[in-house]
Amino acid sequence: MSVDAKVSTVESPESIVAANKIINAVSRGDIITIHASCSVLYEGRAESTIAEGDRVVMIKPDGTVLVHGDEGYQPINWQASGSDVKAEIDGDGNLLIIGVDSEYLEVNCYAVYTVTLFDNTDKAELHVRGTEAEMHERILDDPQLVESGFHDLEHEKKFPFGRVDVFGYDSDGVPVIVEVKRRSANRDHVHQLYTYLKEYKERYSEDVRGVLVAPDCTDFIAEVLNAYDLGFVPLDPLDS
Amino acid sequence: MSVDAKVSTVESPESIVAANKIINAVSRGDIITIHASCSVLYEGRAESTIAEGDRVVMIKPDGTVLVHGDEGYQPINWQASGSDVKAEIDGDGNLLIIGVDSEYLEVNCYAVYTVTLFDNTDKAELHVRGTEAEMHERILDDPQLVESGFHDLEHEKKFPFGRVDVFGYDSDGVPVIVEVKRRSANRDHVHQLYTYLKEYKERYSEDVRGVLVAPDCTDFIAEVLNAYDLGFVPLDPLDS
DNA sequence: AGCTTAATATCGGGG
DNA sequence: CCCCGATGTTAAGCT
Repeated sequence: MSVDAKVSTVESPESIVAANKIINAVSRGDIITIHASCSVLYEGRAESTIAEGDRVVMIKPDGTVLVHGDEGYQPINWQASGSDVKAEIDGDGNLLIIGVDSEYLEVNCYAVYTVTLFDNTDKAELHVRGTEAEMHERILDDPQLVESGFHDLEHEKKFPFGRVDVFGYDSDGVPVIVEVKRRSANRDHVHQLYTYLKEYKERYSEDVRGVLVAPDCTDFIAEVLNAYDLGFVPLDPLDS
Repeated sequence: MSVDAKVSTVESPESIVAANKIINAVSRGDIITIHASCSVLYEGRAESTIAEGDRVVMIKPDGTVLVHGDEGYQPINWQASGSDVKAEIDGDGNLLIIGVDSEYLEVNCYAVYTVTLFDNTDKAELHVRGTEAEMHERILDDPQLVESGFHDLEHEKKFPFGRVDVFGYDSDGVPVIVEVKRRSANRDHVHQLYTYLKEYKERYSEDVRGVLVAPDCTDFIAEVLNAYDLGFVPLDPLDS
């Protein structure tokens, strides 16, 4: 394999070889992937330890360090981007991977199975559809989605009590506060909308209606909405 | 390298070789790490696409699929645990990694640089210190942390208006609602506590005090707390 | 720098 | 299964 290939892997390297490879790769800005048996120590906003086990360690050029186990979306431990990543050999001859910032992460490798260096290029941008921002846009483009006659919309209108997703007036000229959620409506959402209405009425001594827009809501939440005299409009984030 | 080693890596495999290795490794329950140039399609709660780029793909035995770029804690795309992971060859001879559950994730690999199979064992448990649960325990062990004379504590006491972190009585026998946060106090926390007090007074026609426990709070939040006549007790999640 | 809000949030616990 | 709340939440946008 040529020296300047995109990816180079060493299997079962000596600690000192692994450390040198990592140090060089960090300075080059590679993504580094390490398969190892390691324990992990974290000290920062909280503290954590985990004893030895087989894990995958990933070091990114922005200083992110991830330690992944065999389960779940979340890493067991991590260091946020911006950290200074070092590789050392400790007194027992083990490879230490250390990420230092305002917090401290130490990965103590008792056995290194592989070290892979990835001279990657990624210029592509992620495009996501079905966000709450997109739901806002759709309502602003077509106010009838909320209700017939809804007009004079304002987006992210600031009030002393908070920022309202969409503010406007119904066909009778009554102000309407619209709260948009991309997930199923829950009690917090209802509470947030109710609080807005209450504060609005207190401050402006004017009647106002509230509408919650979300993909769906349970029967229980529907009752709560009803009890508070709030409207609900189903809107699927992905319909368009 | 022996056949039953913990880790086996192939560099620049043909698509069909990569697919077969992945299929076998999935059935064995390995952690699979793939370095590749790929595009990604996601369809589920939202939809997303990202064009070709160099990324690290990780497949876990619980059905988690992660696609990591060169920046940040978060994967570019992922599939939650529980998905059915398949590897196929498409019409162009590219390796497709597909995770199917209620959602759909497709990783289209235009070039596969490495495939690493990790027959891992990890029996260790993560121990975390400095959580909110730990702060609760410390208060229950030593009520004086909140204030002198605080007594008859109840943990996670349920009320019609919500679950109170710690409920008890002050030295004068007045009920006290304690809300605990492991992060700096903010307006939401104050609002939550204030709402509890209000509901409590309305329902039980009895005076009640509120104390917010958090590592710190800004001057602004201190003013808000003061305006609502709420107490504040600084408590560092990591002091003990 | 601080604050606010969204996120394909994830994850765990309780009813 | 739904609901609720914590997370070392992370991340983006705005003041």
